[in-house]
Amino acid sequence: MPVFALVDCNNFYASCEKLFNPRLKDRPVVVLSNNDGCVVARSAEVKALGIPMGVPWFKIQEEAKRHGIVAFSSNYALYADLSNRVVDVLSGFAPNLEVYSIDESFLELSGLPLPEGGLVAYGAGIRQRIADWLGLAVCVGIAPTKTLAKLANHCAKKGLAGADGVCDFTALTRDELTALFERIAVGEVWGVGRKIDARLAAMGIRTVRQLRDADPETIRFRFSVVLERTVRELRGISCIDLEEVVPDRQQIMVSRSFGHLVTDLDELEEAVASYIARAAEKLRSQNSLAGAVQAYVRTNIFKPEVPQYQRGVTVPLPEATADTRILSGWARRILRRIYRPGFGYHKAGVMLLDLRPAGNRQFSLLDGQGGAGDARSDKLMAVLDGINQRYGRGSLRLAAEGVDRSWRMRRGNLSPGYTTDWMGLAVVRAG
DNA sequence: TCTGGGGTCCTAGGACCC
DNA sequence: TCTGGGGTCCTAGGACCC
Repeated sequence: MPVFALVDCNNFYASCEKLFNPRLKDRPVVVLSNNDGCVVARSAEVKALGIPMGVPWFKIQEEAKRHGIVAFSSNYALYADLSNRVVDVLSGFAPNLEVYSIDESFLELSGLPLPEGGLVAYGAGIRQRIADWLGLAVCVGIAPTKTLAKLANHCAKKGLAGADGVCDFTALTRDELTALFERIAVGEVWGVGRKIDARLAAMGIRTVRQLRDADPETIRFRFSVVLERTVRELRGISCIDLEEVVPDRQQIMVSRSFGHLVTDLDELEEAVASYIARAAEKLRSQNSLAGAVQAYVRTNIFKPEVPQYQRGVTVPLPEATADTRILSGWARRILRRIYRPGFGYHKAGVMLLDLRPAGNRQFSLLDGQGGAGDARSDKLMAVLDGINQRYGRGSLRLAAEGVDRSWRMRRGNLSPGYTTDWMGLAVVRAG
C-alpha cells in the first residue's frame, strides 16, 4: 500500500515576507496579486480578522488601515527561491517527490525506515527541519492516497483529529476516519470546487463522509470520471500516481493587466512584444517549438458602463519556431488585425500553442532547409537567454518591447530580492 | 482610481473518414 | 418497428487546481 505525505507551507507568500523583516512578526501581512489587485496570501493575523482570500485590495482599504495591515506586492523571485530551498530539504526525506505547486509537495513514504513514533514522528521531523533551516512553518498530511493526503493536510492545519501540524490517516481506525469525515464539508476535498459543491449539495451530499460513501457509478454518470476517481481515492484506493518528472507544458501563456488603461496601438504593441518575448523564453527553457501563436486584448470587464471590446486570434505558423523575432512578428501582426481604436484596453495576452520538442523540427516544404538559418537563430536565442539570465530579465530585448513602458503593472510595495539580488541583501544594524 | 496569472483535464458536438 | 458501424480529429466550453 502506498503512503503519501503532502507537505504544505503555511501562508507561504506572507511567511516569506515576514521571514526577512522581524518587525512584521505578529503583525497582519497580506501579499497582493499582480498590479496590486487582489489579496492572494494572508498571514494568520489577517485570517483571524476574517478577511477573505482573493478580495480586491481597494475594497478593504479602510479595514486594512484600521488594523494596520501591511501589504506587499508579489515578489515571485523571492517566493520561487524559498520554494526551491524547501524542496531541497524535502528531498532529503524521501527519494520520490512531486513538486505540486510553489508551496506544496507530495512525498512517497512507503518502505522508508521510520523513527520510533512512526509516520507522525517522521512528519514532525520534516516540520522541525524546515523550521530550523529555513524559518518557515509547514504542515504535513499523511495517507494512502493523494486526495486523502490533501485532506489530512487540511486536518493538520486546522488541528483536527488531535493533530499538531502533522495528521496521519493511516494511524486512524475506519470508525475514527468516518467520524472525522462527518465533520468536514465536502467542499474541502481536492477536486470539489464551487460548482460541484453546489451540485452535490442539491443531491444531499454535504460532508466528506457522504461523498466517500456515494455510489461511484452514479457519481460518474452524474458528474464525470474525475469525480468518480475522487470517490475511490477517498475510500483509500490510490488512483493518482506521484508525478516526479514535470511534463513539458502543452501551452504557454503570458498575460497582464496594465498599470493604467491603454488606448494607443503603439503601446499595446510594446506590451504584446514583451509578453511574447517572455513566452518564448519559457518555450526555449523547456526546449520546445511553437506551432501556433495567439494574441488577445480586452477592455475592463469590471466596468460594464464603458464600451467593451475583446478579441483574440490564433494563427498557425508556416514553420514551428522558438525564435523571439519571428514569434514577435506574428503576435504584433495579430494585434494590428484585432486592434480597434477608441477603446480603453485593460489587459492583453499571448499564448504559444501546438508545442513540440525542438528535436523533431519539421521543415517547410517551400523554403525551410533547416540549415544555416535555424542554426544562427538557435545561437542568437542562446546568447539572448544567457545575457538575460546573467544580468536580469529584459536586460537585452527587442526594440519593439519599448523603453519607458508606462503600461507596466503597478507594484507599489515590492520587498527586496533578499536571496536573489546582491543589492537586496538584508542589512543587520548593531545597537 | 483601484478587481491576478497561470495551468490541466474532460466532455460534447461537429466534420470527416472508410 | 425498422434507418450501419465503426473510427479520428478538432474546437469550444466548463470544471478544477494553486
